[in-house]
Amino acid sequence: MPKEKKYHHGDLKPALVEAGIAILEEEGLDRLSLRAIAGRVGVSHTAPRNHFANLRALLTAIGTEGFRRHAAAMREGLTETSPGPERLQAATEGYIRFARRHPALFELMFSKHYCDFDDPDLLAAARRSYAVLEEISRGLDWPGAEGPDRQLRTETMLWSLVHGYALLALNGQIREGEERGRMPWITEVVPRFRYEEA
Amino acid sequence: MPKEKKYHHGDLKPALVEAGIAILEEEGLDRLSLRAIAGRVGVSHTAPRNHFANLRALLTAIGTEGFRRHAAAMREGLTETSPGPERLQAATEGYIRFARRHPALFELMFSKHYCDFDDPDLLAAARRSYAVLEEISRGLDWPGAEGPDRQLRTETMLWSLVHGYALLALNGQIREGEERGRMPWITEVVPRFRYEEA
DNA sequence: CGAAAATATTTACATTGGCAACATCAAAGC
DNA sequence: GCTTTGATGTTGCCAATGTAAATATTTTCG
Repeated sequence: MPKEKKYHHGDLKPALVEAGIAILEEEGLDRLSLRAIAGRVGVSHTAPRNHFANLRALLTAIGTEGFRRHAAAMREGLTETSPGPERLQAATEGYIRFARRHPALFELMFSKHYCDFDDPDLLAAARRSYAVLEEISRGLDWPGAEGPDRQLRTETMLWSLVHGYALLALNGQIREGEERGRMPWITEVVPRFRYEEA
Repeated sequence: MPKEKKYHHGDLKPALVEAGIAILEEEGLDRLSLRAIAGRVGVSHTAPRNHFANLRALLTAIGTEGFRRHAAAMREGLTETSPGPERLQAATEGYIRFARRHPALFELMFSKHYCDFDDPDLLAAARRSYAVLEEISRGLDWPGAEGPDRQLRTETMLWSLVHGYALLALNGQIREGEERGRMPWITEVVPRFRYEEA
């Protein structure tokens, strides 16, 4: 039986990140603690200290992995879609879908309360996630698409819109059950913006 | 001297809320604790229990007061402004201004991690805040202003946009110093939407 | 006045993150 | 092969936190 209990774990660092994400999925952000993560992996609560300076560093690593999956979720269905409105819809849907399916992880990712945005790895992962929005906002036409900072303004508009919707939905202000009734889903808002004739 | 130390505070409940807000302003959300709030008022850390069932209830009361001020900030400069684009700008500017000036309180208000949105008082205050956005979104013209759910969709768009921008700015993704440079301020985005000819 | 309710304190306890000292293992040198 | 050294993990401890129970003080009111 390969399930011997060894003194050394062997691959603790990524295991802690995985355990943290698992707790977020199963129990939520409130239940995420250093001791809970360590306990889930089967080590003492001080073992993570050999790989992460403190809890914040571990949470930042969890957030980094979150951004990787977040970017992947947005790119899902984006690769095979030809340029145009469908790409916009696919990416924004991916953004919201990720937030809905992994609410605790999403909340952790975007809160400086948990994540250290000065961390180079986190920053790189977050930028790669932002790059998707940047990409699809290219050529997007809307009332503010004019002037010198057009591209930047368009990115900001799109990011704010999607991010705001996701967070409001997460906090219960926009309930999932009501979204088709009282509250319109994001896909009924975003696609109103059209791309220019290329 | 009227500064006698009495056994009974006399008006502890609102004093706790004020103390909590003061800590948020001066020290931030991380330093907000039941004991810190009680200590600031000058009572033992169990005294709040006579007025609030637990910490969450106290934080909810703080959030409620936050929403009242939030609505007031949006209405600032709105009263004397005639209907039209200036109203849109005044309200959204108030939204962002409040978030920037009171970042910790704002974060607390919109996180279910701290506030209980089932609380009737909080809900009422939050709705009154939302009502301002609802009001100014009436008659707003934009690419999605068509179809049966037009008003609702417009509210959602505007709320998501402003709220998303505020949160991204708070988390450092949009830095205040750069806002006029790399990142456009919200007032350069929102006013692109025009009102219909009435 | 005196009882009851409201309000505040003291003491205790479980959880949490962090630290220091020690234990165990694995890999590198001799 | 043996030892030494560094990496990795554990135990015991501490301060801070929120909650609870028992007690003390003040106010209210019959």
